[in-house]
Amino acid sequence: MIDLKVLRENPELVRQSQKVRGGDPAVVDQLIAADEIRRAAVTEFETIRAEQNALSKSVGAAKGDEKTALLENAKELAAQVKAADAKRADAEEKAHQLLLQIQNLIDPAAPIGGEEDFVVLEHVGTPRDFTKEGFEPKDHVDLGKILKAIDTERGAKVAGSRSYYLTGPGALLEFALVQYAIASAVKAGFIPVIPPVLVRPAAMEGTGFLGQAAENVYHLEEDDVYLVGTSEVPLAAFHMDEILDELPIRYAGYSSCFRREAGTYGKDTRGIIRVHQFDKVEMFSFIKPEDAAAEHKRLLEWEKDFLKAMEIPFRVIDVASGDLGASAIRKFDCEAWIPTQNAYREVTSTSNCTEFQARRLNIRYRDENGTKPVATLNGTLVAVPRMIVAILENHQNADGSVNVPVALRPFLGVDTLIPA
RNA sequence: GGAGGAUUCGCAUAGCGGCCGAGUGCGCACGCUUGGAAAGCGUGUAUAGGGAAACCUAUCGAGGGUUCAAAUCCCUCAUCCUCCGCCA
Repeated sequence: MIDLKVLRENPELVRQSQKVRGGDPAVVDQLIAADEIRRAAVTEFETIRAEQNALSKSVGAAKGDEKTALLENAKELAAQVKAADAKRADAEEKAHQLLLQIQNLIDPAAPIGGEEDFVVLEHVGTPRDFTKEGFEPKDHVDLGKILKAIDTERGAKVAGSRSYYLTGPGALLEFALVQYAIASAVKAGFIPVIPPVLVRPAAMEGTGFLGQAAENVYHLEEDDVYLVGTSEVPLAAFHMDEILDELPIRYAGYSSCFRREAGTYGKDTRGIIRVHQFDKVEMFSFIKPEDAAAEHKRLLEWEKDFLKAMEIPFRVIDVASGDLGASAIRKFDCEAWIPTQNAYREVTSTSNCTEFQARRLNIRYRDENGTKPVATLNGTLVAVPRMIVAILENHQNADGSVNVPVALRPFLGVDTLIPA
């Protein structure tokens, strides 16, 4: 949630932000009105309440007839307090609901527009020219079959569409990617974490995944718990309701991620680009708000380092305002070159959420002037299936074998994956 | 799944329905003391909301209820601990 003070002092800023994000600017004015009603209701309640507290005290001290008389008054007041309290609770709830609908204030540096209006920041590496090399590249599904690394047919048989098995070299590739990711994260100062993937509603709500994104979240009705779509959820909620003493804190969470992928029928139906379950190493930072922008750059650098180590050509895009999640003020995506699609596809993503998530989750830090909400940022280090796609397709040879990136060799134990 | 016990200010604890936003010890901060330190002594030490401010209001795991008045009584829930059963 945003800072109410900003809203009171500069409503136009919030209106503009809502507009470029594709949100509803009218909510801003509804909230301003609701907030005024709220404050009036609070004052009214507190005034009567103070009166009641004072009267109650005198009742305790009084005796006999005097007490009986005071009790009459007190009863009357008690009823008024109850009514005023109900009014206050109602006003607060209404204002809060509106507040939750306001997205984070857009970073003025972010490009304005929809999904197609991203700005390419840079290209790293050069896609291979397979024509020049004299063969037609196979897609990751075919390569996965040849190598006996990916089995989507049995995945569908057992678990339905968008499911898969990683077998043999595919499974080993995952372990190698994860180990390399965790090792480099630890070296960079991250604390490795294996978080729960089943979380209670408060964690899901606090991280903002029960809003517009709710349809993509698996919910286990019987136990009222959610399967997380990213370890961002348990990592952010880790410090819920806490005051942090030392910043920054950086975690690298390794977890399975679950996504319903509702509303993506017909999109990426082949292979393992878009699946219901995958494993991912996610970076998550708690940091002072004034350092958030610099941290965002650092997270991006770590993402780039990983892709460079995988020897994959990619580009970095600055995602446009209308395509940001509600809590991000700015988002950078790294898109890997996928030869058989002749396109760059998102493999990692990093968002600066400033204090937006921390306000909801009540995560603060202390400085000379008291406690303040921290800034939170997240970034993908490696999302396993998409990275496997990129590695197989970019490093394939004419015979269907695949060269293993040098960085992964110590973890995988071989230099080349050979067709079985 | 069953049976008990617990949850109070960073930690440990005290707490009779009104004198309890809450005592004590430890810790922490500042001051005195000292050549310096320790000890000792003194002072202070939660969070949030409203208000220009004085100040007021709320919070004793959470939510309801009883009452003029709840940390204290009642109900529901959550979490932790112990024991029994089952189990990777």
